[in-house]
Amino acid sequence: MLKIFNTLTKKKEEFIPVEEGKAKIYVCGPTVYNFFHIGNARPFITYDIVRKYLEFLGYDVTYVMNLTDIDDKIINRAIEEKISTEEVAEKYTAEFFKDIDELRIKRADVYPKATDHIKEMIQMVETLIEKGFAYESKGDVYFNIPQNKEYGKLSGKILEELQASERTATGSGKKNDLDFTLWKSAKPNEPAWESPWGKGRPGWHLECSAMSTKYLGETFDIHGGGTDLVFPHHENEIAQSECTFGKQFVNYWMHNGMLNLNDEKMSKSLGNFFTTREVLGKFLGESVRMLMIQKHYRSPIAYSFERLEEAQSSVERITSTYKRGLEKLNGNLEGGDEVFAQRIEQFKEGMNDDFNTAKGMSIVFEAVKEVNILLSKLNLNETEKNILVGEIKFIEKTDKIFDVILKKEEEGGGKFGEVMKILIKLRKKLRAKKDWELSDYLRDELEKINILIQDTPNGTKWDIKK
RNA sequence: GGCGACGUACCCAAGUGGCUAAGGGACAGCUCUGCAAAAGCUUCAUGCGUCAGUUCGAAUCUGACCGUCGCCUCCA
Repeated sequence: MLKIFNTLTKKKEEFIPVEEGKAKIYVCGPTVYNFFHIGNARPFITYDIVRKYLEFLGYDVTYVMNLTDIDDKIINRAIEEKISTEEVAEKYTAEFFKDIDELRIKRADVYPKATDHIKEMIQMVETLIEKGFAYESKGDVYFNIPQNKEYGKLSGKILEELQASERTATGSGKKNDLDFTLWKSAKPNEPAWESPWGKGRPGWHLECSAMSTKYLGETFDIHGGGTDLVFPHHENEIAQSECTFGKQFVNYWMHNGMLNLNDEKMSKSLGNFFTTREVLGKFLGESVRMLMIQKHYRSPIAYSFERLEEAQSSVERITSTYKRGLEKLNGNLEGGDEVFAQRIEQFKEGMNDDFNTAKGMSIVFEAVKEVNILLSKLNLNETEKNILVGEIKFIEKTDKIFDVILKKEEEGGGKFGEVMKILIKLRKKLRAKKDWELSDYLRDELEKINILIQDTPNGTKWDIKK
């Protein structure tokens, strides 16, 4: 039985989808105005694993992630780069996809863009005005928070206290300081769309409400994002959606912890960040995944190169074991069903507890250890072989969720591979003559260009290291 | 100030009332190896921030204290 910690109730609850056998997930995606940083990568990886685990459990998953392609940051960026907002969005959307591919994140079913859903957003605003939850003021439309009795239920905020801490309104047309913008009137030279209130653009929170409803329904299962989005972003989404449609918006709210650098949240405004692109220049996407998997998604993670190096070692360990295991079995994975089933049970016990990936991964490493022990034996009897098959199947199966085993084919094809074959043959001859000096020289020189040579009982292997 | 999360070995980290406190990484010794690498074995917390308390029994529950972080403003 899968349990999910629900921010709305602050409890772990059994997951019961709206429609049996189906899971509908919406995750807050990037604002495509720049490269995203490694802290932003956390929710992408977290919910990628949530999604893959639900698929593993047999759910038919619909996964939607928005792309915010119009807001202040994009407008500013367009001015900086002297190109249009569309060009900014297009450019950084392409970069976004490059990075998430490197991170082995499965593509969402839909990546709706805010600018493609202006009509839906305007409709919501009209409904909110009709129902008395919103009002227009000088071309802007605001959500009237005191009209929404349930406001604050997600973040646990109390209206009066929020009002007390709110700074003085800056001469806007708001009735209450806390009211947030649904529709923003256009300033000169800004991108704008026609609306019943004049030219303007949607407020930030609105797109998520409009687009999630369009693709997943008025009530859907899981909405994910970082804890820093709980208030006000998700609180406002709930307010808009529930006031518009008059029903529960989302059943399970999931929030991932922050990635910290030097004990502070990594964020663009603080300037203490590494872009994912930079990190991927030095480390494998699989290592970034490993780093995040080895900690529960709701806890903060302290980011450092040292931690990533550790994660990379873990990735190499599991990859090497898996490959050697397959080789030992000549790729023949017949049998091993009991061992496999046992491991899957242990694994599910961990993962069903609010996606405890750290626990799940520790079971995978128990299997890795078992495989290594078997591999260090010269001959395996039938029982041992059966265990080996079961463990390898288990590692392979869970890797469909974690995706940390290196799958990149060695660039062994073509002329390069042939040259490597010749070099290895040459080294074999040198070693046969016990010419250690030259054979070591060959190995050292290759290592300098990141080609690793390993002599194993089954012959010499080579690999390209990142 | 209000709300919330957390503090487990050298580092990271799971465990939330009861078997020897998972797992990963680093270090050291040994085995294997021409040497490396990889792998195996061994070693690595009588103790889980501190102090009280509840209990037959607590890392796990309660209280106080100390420390760290997040949200309350754009933010993943």
